[in-house]
Amino acid sequence: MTAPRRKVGIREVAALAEVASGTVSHYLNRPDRVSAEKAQRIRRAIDTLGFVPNHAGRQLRLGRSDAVAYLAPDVSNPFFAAVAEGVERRAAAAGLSVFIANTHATRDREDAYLRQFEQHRVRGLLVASHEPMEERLAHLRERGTPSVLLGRAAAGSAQPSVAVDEVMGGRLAARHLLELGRRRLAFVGGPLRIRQAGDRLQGAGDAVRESGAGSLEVLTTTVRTIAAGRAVAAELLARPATRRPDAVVAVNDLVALGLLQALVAAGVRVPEDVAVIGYDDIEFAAASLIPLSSIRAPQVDFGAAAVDLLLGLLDGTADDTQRTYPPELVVRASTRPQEQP
Amino acid sequence: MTAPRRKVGIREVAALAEVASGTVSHYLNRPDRVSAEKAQRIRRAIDTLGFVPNHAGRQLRLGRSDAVAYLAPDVSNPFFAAVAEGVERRAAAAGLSVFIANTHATRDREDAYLRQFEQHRVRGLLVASHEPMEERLAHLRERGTPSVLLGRAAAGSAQPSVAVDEVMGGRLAARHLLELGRRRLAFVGGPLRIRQAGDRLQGAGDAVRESGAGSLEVLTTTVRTIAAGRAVAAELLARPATRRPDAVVAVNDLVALGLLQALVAAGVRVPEDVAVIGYDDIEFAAASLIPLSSIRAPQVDFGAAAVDLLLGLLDGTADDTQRTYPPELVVRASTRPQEQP
DNA sequence: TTGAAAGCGCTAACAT
DNA sequence: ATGTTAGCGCTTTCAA
Repeated sequence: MTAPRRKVGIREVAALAEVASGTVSHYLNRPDRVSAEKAQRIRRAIDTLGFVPNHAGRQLRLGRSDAVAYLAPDVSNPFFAAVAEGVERRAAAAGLSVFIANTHATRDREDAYLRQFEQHRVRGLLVASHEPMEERLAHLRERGTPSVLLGRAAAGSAQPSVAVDEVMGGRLAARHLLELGRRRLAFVGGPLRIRQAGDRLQGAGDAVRESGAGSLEVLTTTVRTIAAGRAVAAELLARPATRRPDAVVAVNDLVALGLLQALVAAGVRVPEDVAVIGYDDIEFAAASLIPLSSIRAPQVDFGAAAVDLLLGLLDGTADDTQRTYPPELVVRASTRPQEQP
Repeated sequence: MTAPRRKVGIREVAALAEVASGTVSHYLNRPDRVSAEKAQRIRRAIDTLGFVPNHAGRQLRLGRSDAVAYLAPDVSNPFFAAVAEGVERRAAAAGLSVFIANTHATRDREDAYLRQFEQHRVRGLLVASHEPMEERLAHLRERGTPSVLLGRAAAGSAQPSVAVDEVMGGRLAARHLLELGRRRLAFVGGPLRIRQAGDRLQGAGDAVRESGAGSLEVLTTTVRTIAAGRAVAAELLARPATRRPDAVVAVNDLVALGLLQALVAAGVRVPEDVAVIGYDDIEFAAASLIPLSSIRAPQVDFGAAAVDLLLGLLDGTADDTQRTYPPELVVRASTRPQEQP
């Protein structure tokens, strides 16, 4: 079906246009340096031959690509999708293209992509991951590929990162619930060795401790999905109502939505019996029938910030290589103090 | 910060290992053809030099890449994300890598990516788009890059495609509502020139016509987002209750969820007053507090099917190049017949 | 402004 | 099993 691509290269174009191949290259890259007449001939030759520049040849000659890579655990998670958006927009503005890769939070796939992108000589990597990454990125850096860790602060100062202050996010969430008068708090999420989860729990714990009132129970999950939220709800529902928490900080919105659904389906009133707050403020949090309170990254566009940092790294103008932003609390019905009639 | 990559190539590795560069190449590509001893020396040289194969050189020599491209309007839409999943999985199994591109349903960005991927000499394109694409893809095909249109059937028989029968989906949805006894149906979505929307409406219309009972009102939107759903709900709420439809077919789940939220917030009972059904069966449809009925693609993994078709195209074994699958109805609470007490 | 020509790093065909 | 070598298509320096 498909016509085999007859190998037409710059030389063949040059032959047909009766110019030197170098002139065709000039026409492609700096058209202003080519006389109108030859440009015309070249244009025609390109059309008739169906010439398409071969990127590999170009890149080989240039020694570098014009692409950056974005590795995310799961692009179907709206949070990472939103970041991808920002990355693409900013990269495009800088004349770079973006390779997006889905790692499914698997070390193997991360490694495979890292290797591949290094071989592609991408200008840099933007990496969001739940796995330990700094060592691997350090190796790439030594060999010449810089990277920006996205979404969690790097531990070592050599690794640039753009992150939200997750501890503060956990604290904001728990403090909000305490201010509502709730005292039996629960944190739902895990596994806690994942920074994202561990830090958020840490913050929630801090808030409870600081308040000097209330308790914090921890219900761990192995994944952070809607289904995990439902499963924890089932545990909670198996208890007598008095032994349930009166407020829950979920590790993310997916877990919170699963929790919310299963609790409400069982007749638990939200927020009266149990207040629920999520994290990330994905679009579906606001769209729930009981809109979900959440913690969200600040207005800054994360993806864009990461690209900016990477560009700074590349041209040596990056000042602060570890950027951390404070998150914001978004209060909606799932934790709204009820009006007194 | 970043160590500049000293240009280490296969020849330098060869020199250090005291073998010929061809042997290093062999070691890289068919390790079995290299003696254990030299392999050992080569391995060591690679390590000490931090050698990373240059993909551009390889591809230039090979004349083809090992990648396919997936263009989607919006990867943050869970439907396209799910497709991406399948594409990646199947492509990986076939030893291909995948470039994912977000077009934001913009013709410009589509064009830019198409051009770029053609220059990259990808093996083929998997394209999901709301824009007219067949002409553009026909040009690429003539020049040697095959493609599979994803999600909507191609009009011309020359263009391979993997699609769901959207007309049937619309019909399934409307018929279901009619069987529930609803008579004042509304279709919400648009713009109708988009196949996805037009076909689904067509099917809904067919069902109403076939039933010989009931009416179908059309409420168009310019986009298909949660916000669009809320906006239509506002229109509906402005009417006296008796003039509202008693059942709604939404063009997708996002619109349905927006509709659902705004209606319920205003005290409309779902499904008693208005039954609502969406389309696509995204994860959040099932996770809603009133779980949303929907139409979903059949069990087949679309992404995988598209990759399979592309592979078939490439090796000439593709039999049927236009594959259309019948969708399935998923009934949940938003259209569930109420139990009679 | 244009032409000629030297490689960029790799693979594979061929020779040994 | 290993070495030698000719390009793949392009950009760019240098000369004219």
